[in-house]
Amino acid sequence: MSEQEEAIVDDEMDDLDRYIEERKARDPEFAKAMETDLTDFILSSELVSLREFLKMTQEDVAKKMHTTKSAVSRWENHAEDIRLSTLKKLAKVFGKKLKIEFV
Amino acid sequence: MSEQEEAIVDDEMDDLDRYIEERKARDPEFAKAMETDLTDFILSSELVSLREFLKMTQEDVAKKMHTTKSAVSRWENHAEDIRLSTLKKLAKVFGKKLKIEFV
DNA sequence: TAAGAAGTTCACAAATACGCTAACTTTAAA
DNA sequence: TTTAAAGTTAGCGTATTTGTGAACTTCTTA
Repeated sequence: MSEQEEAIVDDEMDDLDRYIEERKARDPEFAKAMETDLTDFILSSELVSLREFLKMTQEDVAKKMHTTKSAVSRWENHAEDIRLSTLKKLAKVFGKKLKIEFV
Repeated sequence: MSEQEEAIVDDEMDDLDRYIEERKARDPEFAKAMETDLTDFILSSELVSLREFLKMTQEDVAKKMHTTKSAVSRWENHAEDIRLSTLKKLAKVFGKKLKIEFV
């Protein structure tokens, strides 16, 4: 990416930031949504994405983990409270390693 | 880093790999140790490192989390099974965000 | 549209992390 | 070495996740 293109992106980000700030000011519901922790959303998305990329159903995952599809659905939809050991098992099923960082 | 320096690092990594393979072959105990999941170790280290970097005692962390130093010690020493929500609270105490990846 | 596959939600029992206290060990400073 | 601070471990009750089956909804596909 050229310096010029980067500058354009920066400008777009600034516009986005301005838009967000402006809308947060006039839209309380939006403001609240922006405050929510995105970690859960991202993790849930990643669980679903990985599974679908591997063309697996929730039941496929469930069998590999010796549990049921109900549990898999729960993890994909309520990932906010899941045990680290469970996340590790899921990673293993997907042929991945779990990486945890404080950023 | 220059290309030459990178090449040197690569050579060193190759040497390390060769050493690891050779020692794994002749030393069963070493082989087993190399197979252990490093995630727990890394997470524990990071918890301790972050706390010490911030010059906090386990009791300091405990108070901020409305719990006791016993719990903090447990997380630092038995991080293999901790709730995601607990990890998030810890991150918050350290002024960090939790990042989870499947790599 | 009909039927099966896939996914969601609920409720309950079982497993386990968490909060707490107390006793113990290790570390650090006087 | 002595003493206090810091850290570890064990045990117990509580809170929450997990395993499970069943009923339900949504999505696919013939």
